[in-house]
Amino acid sequence: MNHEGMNVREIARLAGVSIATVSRVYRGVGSVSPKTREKVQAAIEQYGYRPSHLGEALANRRHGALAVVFPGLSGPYFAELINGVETVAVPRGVSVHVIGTHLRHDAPKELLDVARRVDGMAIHGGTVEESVVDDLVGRHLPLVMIGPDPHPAPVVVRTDHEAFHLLVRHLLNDHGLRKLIFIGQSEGSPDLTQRWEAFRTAHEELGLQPTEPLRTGLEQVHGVRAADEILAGGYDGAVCGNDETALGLMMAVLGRGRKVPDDLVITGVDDVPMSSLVSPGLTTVARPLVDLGATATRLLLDMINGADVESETVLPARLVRRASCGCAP
Amino acid sequence: MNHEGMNVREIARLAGVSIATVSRVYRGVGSVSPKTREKVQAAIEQYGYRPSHLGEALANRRHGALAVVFPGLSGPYFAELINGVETVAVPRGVSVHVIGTHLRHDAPKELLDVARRVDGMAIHGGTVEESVVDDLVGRHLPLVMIGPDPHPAPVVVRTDHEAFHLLVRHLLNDHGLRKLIFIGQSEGSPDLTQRWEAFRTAHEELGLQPTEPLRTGLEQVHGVRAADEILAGGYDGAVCGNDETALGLMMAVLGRGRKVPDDLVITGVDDVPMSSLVSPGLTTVARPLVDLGATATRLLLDMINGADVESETVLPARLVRRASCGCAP
DNA sequence: TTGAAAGCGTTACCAA
DNA sequence: TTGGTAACGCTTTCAA
Repeated sequence: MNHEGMNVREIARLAGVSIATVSRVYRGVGSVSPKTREKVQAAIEQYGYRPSHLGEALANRRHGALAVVFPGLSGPYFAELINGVETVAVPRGVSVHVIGTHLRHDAPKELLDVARRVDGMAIHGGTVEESVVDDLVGRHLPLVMIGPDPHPAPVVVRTDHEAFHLLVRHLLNDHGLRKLIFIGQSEGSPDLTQRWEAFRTAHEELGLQPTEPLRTGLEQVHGVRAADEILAGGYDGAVCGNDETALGLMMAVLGRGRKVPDDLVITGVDDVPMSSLVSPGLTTVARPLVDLGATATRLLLDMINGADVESETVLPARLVRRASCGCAP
Repeated sequence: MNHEGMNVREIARLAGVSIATVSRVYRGVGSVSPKTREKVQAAIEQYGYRPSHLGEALANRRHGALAVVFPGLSGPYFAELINGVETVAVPRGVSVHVIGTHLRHDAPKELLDVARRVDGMAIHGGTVEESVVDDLVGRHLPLVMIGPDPHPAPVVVRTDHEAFHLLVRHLLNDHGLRKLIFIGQSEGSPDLTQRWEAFRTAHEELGLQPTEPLRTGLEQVHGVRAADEILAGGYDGAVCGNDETALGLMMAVLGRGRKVPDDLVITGVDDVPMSSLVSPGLTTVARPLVDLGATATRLLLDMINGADVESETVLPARLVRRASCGCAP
């Protein structure tokens, strides 16, 4: 049963109809007499015919695909975003290219190449150079940024910043902490820059001087690696740029026989599934990651269909107090 | 500067040549006089022309894309595999669809749909039903399985099983542990089934009766969730199906104020980056994940190019002894 | 060295 | 209700 070479013409010949009729039957549009329809259906099923995506796409001048661009692909944060993207894209028959720029040697060039294969792109904030975004916009490729970004991107979806500010105030006011350290690389990451700004502002509002941040990546390993420096620094709290770093740090702190929150308060951002399960539970800012991915995709598909969309969409975020900040478990 | 509608014909007209010449110049093949080449280059650059991937693909009858199918996308395990895939695919100008079947409502149908858009697929063991693999093979779609799989798949890449057997023997013989528990769901995962078999065999070789396994998923959260049951069970060692589960378990055990390896020995499989960084270091079986992804992709591209390839490729794995099993750190 | 023209596998328009 | 045929944007062969 080699059905490799089956195409409309072949099926049309076998069913004794024209290719136009085969196309109509397959896609269920136009009018076809029941008898003809049945004949064609039979041939389609017998040979397992499926139209070539290539021909289809060329005729429609639409790839039926979009790209989602992230810095890396590791960890629950991206997994949840992708989850959100797929919940929207898959039911609509749109396939998704997931791109991690950290793996790419020449990301700009490769992104431009990917751009030729998709109808639109959702780009995570802080992943690509401004010139690349400009080029893409110049080509009229529908574009949505996930998270804040300094680029002149037409459409942005992000979460509310306020909850993070509340978190820092909670640590300073309610727990009376006075030597907090911010953990995360803000250079090149607008998301992290926002958080660092909130960290700074919360301190200044109380007339306090924030400590220099610890610049590091945002994966679990970076939290683990930061442990010794933080424990040696005499801090009373580590405000991590995301949950993964926080969880890595917590693991390393516990592994050294120290207590959380007694020896060190630890907080994160995102509220990934692990955060509510560990002991102590991780105090964090819950962000609707799945919704973030889904919303970005929905907007992107709307743009592709020629609709005008909001230039900024803000999703809510909220402070989640658990035991790692000293609140009762 | 709306360069949206630029196509070969347009460039050809602007450069005063035929579309064949534009194609030749763009791809650097055939013979073109320096003067003509220059003229065409200028037009290409001025308008930022890039050939439509759709036309190109249809003419070549090749998508220039492949799909990699995993159960889920979360965690370093898949990130490393994808990394390996991309190191091979990207330099060859082949783009990659990363598919996580766990997110799909109707995975078989969607996979068949993806199959229309790619030149070949690399499928992780234990992700799709036999009938889907059969269908794909019937369509003559080049296919490589990553990891062992019961399906009659033509080509498989996997890692050596022996090291895991050594690991269990090491715990039983060298550390004298007698109440080990295997953690991981072997149903539906050939990889895990292999490991459970090795666990069982290692016990039987010493005349020991293995404990019933704890059937659970393979992400960090599953390890965290398993902690209470394992600590309550009076086991002296937890042999986890992979590092992520082991790390989750370790985190939870430490979070409850217990010691590793004193109160519980913990081991994993894979040797993801975290495993060498945590304290205590995680004893595990190092598997060349990046190489696994790269090799699968290389074989897949060879198949796509019509080459005959080995039906089974086995990459080495080795026991890595760290502190979590009781070996000196 | 160059160009005209024939595919590649669809969809969609227009007649019949 | 049907079929012929012209796109869609490219590559490639064959002549010139």
